[in-house]
Amino acid sequence: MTQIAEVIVDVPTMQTNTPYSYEIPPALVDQLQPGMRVVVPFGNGSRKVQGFVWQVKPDAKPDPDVVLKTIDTVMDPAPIVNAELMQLSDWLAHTTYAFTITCLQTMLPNALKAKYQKWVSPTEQLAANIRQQLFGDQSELLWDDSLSTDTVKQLLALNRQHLITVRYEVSNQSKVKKMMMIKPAMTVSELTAARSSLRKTAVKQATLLDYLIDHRDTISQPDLEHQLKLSSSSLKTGEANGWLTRKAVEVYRDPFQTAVVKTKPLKLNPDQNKAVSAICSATDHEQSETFLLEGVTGSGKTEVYLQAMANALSQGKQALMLVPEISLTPQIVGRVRGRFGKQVAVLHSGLSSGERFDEWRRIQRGEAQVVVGARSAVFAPLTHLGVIIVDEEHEGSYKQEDNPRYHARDVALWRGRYHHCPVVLGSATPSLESRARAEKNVYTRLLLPNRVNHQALPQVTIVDMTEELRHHKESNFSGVLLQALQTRLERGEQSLLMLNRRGYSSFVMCRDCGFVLQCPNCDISLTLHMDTKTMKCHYCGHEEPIPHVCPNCHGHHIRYYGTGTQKVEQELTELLPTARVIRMDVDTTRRKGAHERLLKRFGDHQADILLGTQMIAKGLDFPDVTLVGVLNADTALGLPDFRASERTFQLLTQVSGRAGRASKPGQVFIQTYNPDHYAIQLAKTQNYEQFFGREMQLRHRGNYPPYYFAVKLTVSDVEERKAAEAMVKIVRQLKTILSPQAIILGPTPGAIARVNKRYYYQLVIKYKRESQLDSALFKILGQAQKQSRGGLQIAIDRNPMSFM
DNA sequence: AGCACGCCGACT
DNA sequence: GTCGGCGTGCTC
Repeated sequence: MTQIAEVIVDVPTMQTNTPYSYEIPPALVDQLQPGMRVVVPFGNGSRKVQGFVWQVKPDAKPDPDVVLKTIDTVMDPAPIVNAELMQLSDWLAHTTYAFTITCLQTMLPNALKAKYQKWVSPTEQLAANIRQQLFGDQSELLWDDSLSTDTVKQLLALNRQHLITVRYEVSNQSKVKKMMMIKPAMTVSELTAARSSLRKTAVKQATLLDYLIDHRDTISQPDLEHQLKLSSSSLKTGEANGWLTRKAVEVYRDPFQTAVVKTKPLKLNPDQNKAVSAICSATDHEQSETFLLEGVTGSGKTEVYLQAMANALSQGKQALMLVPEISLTPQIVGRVRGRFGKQVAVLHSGLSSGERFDEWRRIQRGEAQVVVGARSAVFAPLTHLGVIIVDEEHEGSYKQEDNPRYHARDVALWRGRYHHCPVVLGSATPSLESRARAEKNVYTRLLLPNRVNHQALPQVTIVDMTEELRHHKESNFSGVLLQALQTRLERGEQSLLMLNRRGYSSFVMCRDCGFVLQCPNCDISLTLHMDTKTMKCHYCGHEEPIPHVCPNCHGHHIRYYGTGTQKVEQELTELLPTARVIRMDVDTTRRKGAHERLLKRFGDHQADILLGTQMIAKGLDFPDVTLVGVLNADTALGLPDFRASERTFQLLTQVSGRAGRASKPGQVFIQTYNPDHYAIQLAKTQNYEQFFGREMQLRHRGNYPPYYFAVKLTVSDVEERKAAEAMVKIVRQLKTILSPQAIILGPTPGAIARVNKRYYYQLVIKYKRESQLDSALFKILGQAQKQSRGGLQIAIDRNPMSFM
């Protein structure tokens, strides 16, 4: 009996965002399963695209109107997307307004994305001279972007005349790493005989034979070459002579560079104990309960995670732990690996695509029982989840900023429900959304109020910089902070200095006419980068030399303003010439592994001061750091965003926790121009509860989340008028379906009106219940697709992290 | 997305 | 008269 396969094709458009039916060729009947990738013909030409089998069903009653095409080939021997993840991709597509195909691809490692190639070959009828000109001696020509427009024109014409044929190739990007394994193929006596019949000059072969005589087990070719200082040719000779066999074996790329020390579970304090047993009980009873684990820095949250995970493993289940990308330092991974060893797979952006693919395959094959990773690790194909941990659940990096715009925490909760397992959201400063749900008993609140060693919280001093400015010359360092740094230097202790970069950068301005160098593509000032001696745009990457003469008035009084980490570093070396400083920012951590190397150097006491941006606030645990300085606490406060206070409070609380984690007491200085702001005052005492109460009042008054839901809609176009017009139309359309209770903010031009030559307009809808909103937004997306040829782009972000 | 079809301006 | 420019519509 013939079968039909419903296939989601790799054509990310609104119109094709639906399964297409294909006939299953006889050879594949009863072989093909949902979740396998296939190659299918799609469209007018004979173009081939990749697709995912969505459903297999018997050919019930064929619709005479549509003639089905037949599936070309299968790309996988077994499904690469399991039933759970298929369901999840469907849910994701609906909740994030994304295409199903985009969701499927997001869940898989990049190595599994299709690679498309178009090949042309001559027919018999093609004139010999043209054939020679186009193809030379080759039988096929790759048709890609590298061809000249003239050649493309010529090919198109020839194709119309059927003088050439086009072949579409769909292939895997994935590469399975293979390694040659060497094994002796002769007995010792045979090898000894071969050894004695060698010519005297065959030194290399003699060493090889000696080795084979002494070592009878398998060894990898690179290892052997290294050990015996041989080249591969000697081994090939050995193979030809029948001394040994070489066999290519599939191996995993190993992303772990360092070995870890095995650790044992630590003794828990009563609070930790309570938390662990609550989570374990949910795992044991297969309850999809959500826990909000609230614990100040140093209260031992990680140990709670580890023991909850160990319990899941002991039940024959698996554990997934998400951590924010930025804190995915060897410190955290090391602790998990120290406890669970080889069962751990790691997924984060620092891996190469091959390493990522290999870790993913280990999980897929059930060879890893524990997965630690950043945002996208939430899609790890674990099949028997016993517990899911979301560490630092308030972190903004859990939200993906492009399609599908999902929040890893939401996906984690969905998977928890699917697997009937607990989800643990951990934080010292929970997001207001989560804390509010705990208040309503949607989540179970678990508290770790004490630091494990009963250390006192660091002593926090707020430094009023307006006051400082009056007494001293303009500087990034207040007198008290400088004094404290000096003391640490004398005592041989370490300090962390954080520069809050959000909404802040250094730029150049002409002192005579006030001219500020702008990006030609974006409406934003260029940022000064001393290391490359250039001015860069942080939005589009535009780069140009630093001007010495004002381009506007041709004056010579060009001056640097603002504070970049480089400038602070410079001032620091002038003020404290003996201090050894490590600077950590986007510039110094761009190269792979640079982040880890810098932290290791600091951990090894090769520096006194670690100066950095937000990235130093999280997950660091250096016992000799006794001073933390925040140079500019309030740059984020000035931003017109409802989460500005929350972010500031979280950041300050977190960075303060970095001081004095061991036996030595810590001290924190927060420099600010808003010393009385509640976010800063409450961060000083680490009073999360009071902050929560205060902030919730403000959110309630302003009709902000978590009291209201929000959707952000962004429209962009190279022509400002088109973007504005499209937005006006959208607003009109939305107003007809929205209830009077919904609140529309905007439309407003984007915070940076123009980015990369495109103009942005945006709109935020705040609402409580709008039954028609979803369908209206999908309709808007569909309409926008038609205009997308004109360059119009539209993005819909449900539950945006910011309104900017 | 990418391919074909279809309708208008500048060439042999 | 055609060649080829790109605006439109569709893809099982």
